[in-house]
Amino acid sequence: MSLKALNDKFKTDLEASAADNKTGTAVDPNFLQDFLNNSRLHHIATLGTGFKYHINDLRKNHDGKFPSREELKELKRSEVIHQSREVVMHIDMDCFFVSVSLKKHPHLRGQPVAVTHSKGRNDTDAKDFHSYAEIASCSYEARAKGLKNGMFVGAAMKLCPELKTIPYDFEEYRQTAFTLYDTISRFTLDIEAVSCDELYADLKSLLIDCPVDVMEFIALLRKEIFDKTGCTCSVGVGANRLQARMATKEAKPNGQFSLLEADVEHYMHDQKIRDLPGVGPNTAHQLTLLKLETCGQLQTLPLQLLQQTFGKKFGETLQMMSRGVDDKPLVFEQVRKSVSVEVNYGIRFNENREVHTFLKQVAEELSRRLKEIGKKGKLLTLRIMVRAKDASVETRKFMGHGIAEKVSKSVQLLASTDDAITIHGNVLKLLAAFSIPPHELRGIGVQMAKLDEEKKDSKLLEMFKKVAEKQSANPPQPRIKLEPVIVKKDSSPNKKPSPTKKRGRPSKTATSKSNVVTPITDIFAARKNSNTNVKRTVEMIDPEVLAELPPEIVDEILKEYQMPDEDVEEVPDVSVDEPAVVDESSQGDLKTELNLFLQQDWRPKVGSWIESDLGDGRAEQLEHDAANLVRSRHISHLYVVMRFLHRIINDQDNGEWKRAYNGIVDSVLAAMLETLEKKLSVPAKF
DNA sequence: ATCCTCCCCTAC
DNA sequence: TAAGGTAGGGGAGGAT
Repeated sequence: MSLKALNDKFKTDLEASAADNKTGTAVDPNFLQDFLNNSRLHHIATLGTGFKYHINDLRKNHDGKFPSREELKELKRSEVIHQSREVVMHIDMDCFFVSVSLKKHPHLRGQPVAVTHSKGRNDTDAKDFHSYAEIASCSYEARAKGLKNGMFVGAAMKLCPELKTIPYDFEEYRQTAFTLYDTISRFTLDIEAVSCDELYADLKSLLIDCPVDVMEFIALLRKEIFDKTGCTCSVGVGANRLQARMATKEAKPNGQFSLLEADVEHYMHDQKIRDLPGVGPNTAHQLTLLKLETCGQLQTLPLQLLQQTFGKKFGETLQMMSRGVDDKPLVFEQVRKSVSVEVNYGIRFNENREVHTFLKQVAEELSRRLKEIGKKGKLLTLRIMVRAKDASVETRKFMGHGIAEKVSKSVQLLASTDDAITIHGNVLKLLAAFSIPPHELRGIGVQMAKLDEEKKDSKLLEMFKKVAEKQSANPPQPRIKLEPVIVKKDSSPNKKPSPTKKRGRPSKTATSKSNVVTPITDIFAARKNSNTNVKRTVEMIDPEVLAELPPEIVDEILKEYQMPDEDVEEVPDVSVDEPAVVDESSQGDLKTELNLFLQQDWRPKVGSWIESDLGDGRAEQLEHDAANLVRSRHISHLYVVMRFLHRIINDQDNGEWKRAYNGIVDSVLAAMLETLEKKLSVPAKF
């Protein structure tokens, strides 16, 4: 490379990094949190799931009382006998974000209003104002001019130059939604939350308890909701969720409507197929190709024809819906099936290093969310968006993903995890499999599925089960050739210590510097989609025999079970072009805790601890730190520490410390299983 | 048949 | 500038 070329390169690098600091791309260390804080879709989604699980909680902790049902005694009795009839109610707040925001901007009531990040055209002429900010929600006055949610502000201004914009107020949406749910749950908990502003309720049991006129009850409920939230809602009633939902459309805005059983067929006949729930832009397009527009047309169409175009299940659903039939029951107890973090905005990278750093944050965020709901997962999926071949590098929408291709790849982990480093490492590996130049990335998402069942099985038992499955499913696999990283065999503190007392004094070289191997930076344990070869260090008691035993016995056996001790640890071969899992920055987080082990003089200090009584939480400290050595992949340090502890505790012959050591071993093994997805041998318990 | 992976679609 | 997330249902096509 010529000097000039070098100079130029240096210059553009500088410019690039200067730009990075300014433009708020995903390179910015605060980008992820900043983005999530301001993303309406993120808030909509998380509030929605939040309320689903809020209902779970309320149902679980419910005392059987519904305080608001008292009011219902004032209402007139129903002429209809409801006992046998399904009555489903659908509540939908009217342009929720706008209604909530209008509470703080009352002077804008009655005008075309939109909630958006764009500041509107305060300092610009409506004509040349064009913004690619999206409209999250707009008032009915704005809708009258043809505005729709999701529309760009620029386009909206063309249709409606006098449009007023108001900013988001996410905290207030949350508060208001809580008030909404609180109000309803005083009447019933047979609720399926759809989102922060929309829900279904099964009124059957309420009506058995209080046989009142449904529409009168709903009028009362709507008034109460309005009084408490300051926002109006619309309510539909029907014999199933579909009918209730269709009825809500009739009710909007700020009204209520009951779709009577006798009218259903006739009513559905004239409905547009596009207006059925589950029919989106794509289905609508297919329908126009088939010259289908109304439910009436669907009602008589041969089912086969529909299924040809829309698939077996959806074809059937379409026809059923066109007749007003919907068998899907309301779901009161939600079960989480996946957790994900996705960012398809602001993704602009120059170097792999930046991608890795960003993915680390994404992994940490995912880990945080998993821990928040107390789940671990086994199926990890990376989803990315890549600039389409012919798409321009600059997108129309600022920092948008533009026209992009979506691809995904997943791995089945050997053990469920919620650990950020494990997630990060595997995600990097998945990404590397695509070999996409960093500057072509436009979106990144990571999803964890196959979440834990709430079983209380010990990790070890789960592992046995897994091996049993594997072995009965697959013939025994030939041992895969690996390039081992060798922990140099020395005269053997590590050699199978017998459970009895007699153990030779370990050689001092056990902890000498020359034996410290390069830190193991990468231990992936993934099967199938992963190229990494995994060596199973765990040799099992015949799992089929084990599976026959009663669980308590199995637990007993597992408690006593010791890992086969090995002098040499092998780790999978990691090809050079793959990213190191633990980069400098990811070690940084744990530095404080690891200090003890990384500083030169930890041995005398720990040695003196062990000579005195344990106390002051020193054992706990060691346990914690040792587990963190595993999590940060400081396996070689861990070895040094564990051997030292084992030797010196053995010498002291202090029962308390021996028990403490056993606890440390347990923690270390648990951390290994979780983080490395396998167990490496450590000096045995006492 | 039944599973799995990689999509696509929809809803808020 | 602008903040294009998230979860679930389901299908195609291949592996078992």
